[in-house]
Amino acid sequence: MEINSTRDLILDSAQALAQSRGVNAFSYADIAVELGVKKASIHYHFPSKQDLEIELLQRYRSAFMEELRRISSSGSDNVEKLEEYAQMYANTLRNDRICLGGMMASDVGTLPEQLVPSLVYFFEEQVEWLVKVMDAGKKAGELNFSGTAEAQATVFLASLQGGLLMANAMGNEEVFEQLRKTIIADLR
Amino acid sequence: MEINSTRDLILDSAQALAQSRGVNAFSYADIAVELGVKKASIHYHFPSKQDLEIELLQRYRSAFMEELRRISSSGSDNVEKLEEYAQMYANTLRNDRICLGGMMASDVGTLPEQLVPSLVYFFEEQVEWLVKVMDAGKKAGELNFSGTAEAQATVFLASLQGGLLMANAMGNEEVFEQLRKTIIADLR
DNA sequence: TTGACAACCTACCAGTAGGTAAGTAAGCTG
DNA sequence: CAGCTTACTTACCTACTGGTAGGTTGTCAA
Repeated sequence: MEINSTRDLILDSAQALAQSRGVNAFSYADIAVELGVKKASIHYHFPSKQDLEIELLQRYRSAFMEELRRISSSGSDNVEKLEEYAQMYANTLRNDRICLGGMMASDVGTLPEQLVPSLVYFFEEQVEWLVKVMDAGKKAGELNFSGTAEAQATVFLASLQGGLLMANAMGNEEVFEQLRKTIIADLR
Repeated sequence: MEINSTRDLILDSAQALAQSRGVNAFSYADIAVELGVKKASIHYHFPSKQDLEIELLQRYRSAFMEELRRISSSGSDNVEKLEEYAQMYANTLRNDRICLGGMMASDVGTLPEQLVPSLVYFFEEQVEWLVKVMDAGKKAGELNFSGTAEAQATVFLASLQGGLLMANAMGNEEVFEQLRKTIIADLR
């Protein structure tokens, strides 16, 4: 189990392509060329593209959750936690990518059915985490918002997803930076 | 120039497919089958798929702007105008579609270069319109927000785009309804 | 009535998509 | 060292992609 096994390299390459071009806009041939292996080798690790797509989301989801746990257990206050969360999205944008969850959401009509529950759960996990931070922040007097934390968390997540999409399409990082500052300022 | 010319039917079909599946996930063959014509007929009206994509966005953009002008000249106050704007997105979702602008934004890496400026302008137009409504609403005492109207307009638009994406992927209209109410309540 | 044109059609094409069958080379295991 | 497994390869397949050449049909103006 090497750290840079072909299997992992395939996932890395596929993820980069999926996040920058879309799930339906890359092929096994694209990955094969990038890695200098043959298409059939990729089919060896991921018999069908659906298998690859499913594993792609699974890996993304667990890596994302690990980041959230890291932020949770950092000593930061709740405003800082939201800032760190939003910063993750900014980093994605800086690599000319959007969130894999957001990209798959836009392609959901063409994705394997088994993948959809995972995708739904991805968004639910995000909202759940944000709700915890927001409720704690409100209790601590660090945050101030009306309505439920769940409603605010959904809006927060949707803003980031939509902001990523727009800023990426417009080729304008500043659009996202402005959005990032605004949605946090609005919660104080 | 009939009202239901083949040319328009092609655009209608292509738009429905693009908004539900994605720009890279439909083919001339799909449209041909749906309309009961041959692929070559579609190439007659739109020689290349890029031509079709460009015209698709152009038409969407001008239809959208017409709606905005309609809302602008309705007697509604500025809160109602934002509600009507958000309602347009809700209607899209009810047809199992997302915004064509949002969909194209997610596929921007694979779209013809000539299309991108149009897409950028689409988002700018939306923000511009929202800024006007928000500034007027603030002046009239109907709306209350901190920061610039432009920042709030960007967040508002991004929320709707992201919310559409998420609610569609989750197959849960209620997610969007909650978001819709929240972002308007937050501006009062 | 004729000629031009619009709006289709049939019949192709090359390239690429995802996918498979069968083989090979290296390493591990008893 | 025999046998099995892992990680690939070569060589192929079918279906479908966007796209083109050239023909047919109906309409309409001169």
